[in-house]
Amino acid sequence: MVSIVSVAKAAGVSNKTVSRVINGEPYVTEETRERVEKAIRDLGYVPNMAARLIRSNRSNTFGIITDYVSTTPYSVDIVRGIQDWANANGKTILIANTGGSSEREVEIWKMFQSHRIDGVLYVTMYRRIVDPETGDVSIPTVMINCRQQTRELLPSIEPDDYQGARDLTRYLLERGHRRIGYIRLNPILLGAELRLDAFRRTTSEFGLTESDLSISLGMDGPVGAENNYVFAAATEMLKQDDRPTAIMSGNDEMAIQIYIAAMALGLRIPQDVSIVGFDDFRTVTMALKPELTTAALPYYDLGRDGAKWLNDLIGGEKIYPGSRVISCKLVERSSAAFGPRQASRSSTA
Amino acid sequence: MVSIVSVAKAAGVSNKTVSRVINGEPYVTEETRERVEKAIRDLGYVPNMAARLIRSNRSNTFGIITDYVSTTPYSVDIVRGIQDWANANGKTILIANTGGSSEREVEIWKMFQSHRIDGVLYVTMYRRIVDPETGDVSIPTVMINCRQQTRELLPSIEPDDYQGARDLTRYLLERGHRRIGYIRLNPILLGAELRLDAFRRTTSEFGLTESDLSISLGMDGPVGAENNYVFAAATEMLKQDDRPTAIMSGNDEMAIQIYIAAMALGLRIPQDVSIVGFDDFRTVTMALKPELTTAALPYYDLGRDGAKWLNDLIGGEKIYPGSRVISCKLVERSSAAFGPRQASRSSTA
DNA sequence: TTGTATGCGTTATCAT
DNA sequence: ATGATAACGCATACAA
Repeated sequence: MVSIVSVAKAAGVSNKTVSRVINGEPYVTEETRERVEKAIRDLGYVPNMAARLIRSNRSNTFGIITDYVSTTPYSVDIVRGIQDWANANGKTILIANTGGSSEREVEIWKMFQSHRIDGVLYVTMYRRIVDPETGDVSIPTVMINCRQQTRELLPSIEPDDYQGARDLTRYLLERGHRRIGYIRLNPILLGAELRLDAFRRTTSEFGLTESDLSISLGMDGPVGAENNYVFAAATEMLKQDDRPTAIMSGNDEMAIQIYIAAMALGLRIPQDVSIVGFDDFRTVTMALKPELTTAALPYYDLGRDGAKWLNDLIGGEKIYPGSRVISCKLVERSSAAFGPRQASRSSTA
Repeated sequence: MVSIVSVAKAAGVSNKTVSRVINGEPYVTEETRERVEKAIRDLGYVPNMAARLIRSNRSNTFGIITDYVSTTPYSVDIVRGIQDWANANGKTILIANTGGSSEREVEIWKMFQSHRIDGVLYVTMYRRIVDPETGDVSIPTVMINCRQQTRELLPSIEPDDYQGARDLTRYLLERGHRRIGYIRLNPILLGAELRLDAFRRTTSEFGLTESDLSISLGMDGPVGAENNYVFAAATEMLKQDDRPTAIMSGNDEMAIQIYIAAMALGLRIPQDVSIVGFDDFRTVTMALKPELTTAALPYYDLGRDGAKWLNDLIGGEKIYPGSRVISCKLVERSSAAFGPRQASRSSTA
């Protein structure tokens, strides 16, 4: 491999001068600079990061550690957000996944340490509570889409499920719906409770009572092998005489089954039932006809902001508190319409 | 940071002996080995990869370079396959994505080279033809889910779309279907032609003629912003008097719209129409009711085998030819039933 | 403006 | 079986 010395020889200068050119330091004549640059090109020289790191003790590398439950493919946008930020800021990304094994997780932390990683982004594919098994290594870390039980040891950045569900509920309410169904997400997901809670509170603020609501469990059981009650629950819900005029789905995927249930009963969407989802999993939201109104999980932003935050942390900034939340944007498409009685309140927030 | 020398001092041996222990080399007494290991634990020593690389010139690192069109979230399983293999074999993974920019791609190759990466896995999220913009760097490379136009310069490993579509077609044929519809994938995807081709040939082998087939374009246009004709095409197809008794969908996502179209026309699945997909994108295949029979794209295997192959390549093996293909497994669920006239041939392959 | 010497943490070589 | 020492490619301090 061609090193800095060979370049120096070829250009007829010392290695230090080559170093200066590479790092854009001052005090190099334009002429020598050009000679060195030519030598670099001619020899195809590329600096050796490892050698650089060994001196400067700064790897300019972030590690990503994920659990990769293969069933949530869409949250890879988190990783994309991280990578884009890294790319724009000259950082390198090392990636590893635990596959759920905590032994492997310990190994990964060790591996990261042996690469002298500057910081770690700990990301989960589902929003959940976790306690990183760092072994005894300590590296600046930001948690993305998750947080610790023992609160705020590590900074975390998460989507605002509550706000997203609240906006969605208001959206329905403002369109005059007064009987609303809700099909619940798997309770083991952190978002489940938050979303349901937002639904309950918001409907109640608008004066709806428990009897105006129709709430069913859509799924439960372990992630990746859950029991699926969505179709049955939706069918049940929509068969009632005083059926809801709108249904909120725990997420977009579950909305597929609600669509099918509604259609099987001869109901039109959105004329007879309005349906809204959650996540903005575009593969689903765009495939459904009519396209699904939903709240977008800010995955990309989570990744990008997380990387930025980690960088600040590494830089020694301590300004931030322990936990941050990013809002979910309501994406209006055409699966929800005005309810049977026209809006009794103002129509837009 | 604690180095090999401090460990050596603590254990009262030379640095070389510590090195021997770390690397599991022979010629160390059990006793000294234990003493060294204790020192390592006590001091929390972790080897510095950068320093190791600088001597041995082996980074034990693979780079993954992807285009990350955010619309195909499921092919991340390729990356998972790579990572799992890497994890099991002590390799580290560096990851970067081009975002479609070829300038960035050149930078990435440079970056990889400066990290003295052992090999590169070039993966695309859609199966397609690409020519890697390596600049002038040359590192052992395996292409995954794609291949070059200028054929076989680089080894490649791809899913067998043809075989998958052939199996699916046979499956329908063997169940007695003699009028079959096909809704085509976006023609710019490499799989599109292959799948359609398999469909055409296989039906023809079974004696069907062009008039028994009903073929429509489902989508076209650029990836991520395509025109979507699926719903309309399916509706059109199923409204005919001599409508097909089975429809093959270009992929699973498109099947959602076919389901909805069928149900809107009051058709039951699979009693009135059988439907099969392609990809086994589980978010969709499991959400659809009845669950979708499909052919599984072997993403995980693609990644794992690709990594293994790359490793062989790096090890100097030249045994393999330029291109490999991995078969797509038919996943039988409940969206396809026997056609109107019972099977005229044997019922299982 | 440029060069020399030294050190980083590891492995390799050659002794012992 | 173990150790002393060089060497890897680069940056840093300091000298010229």
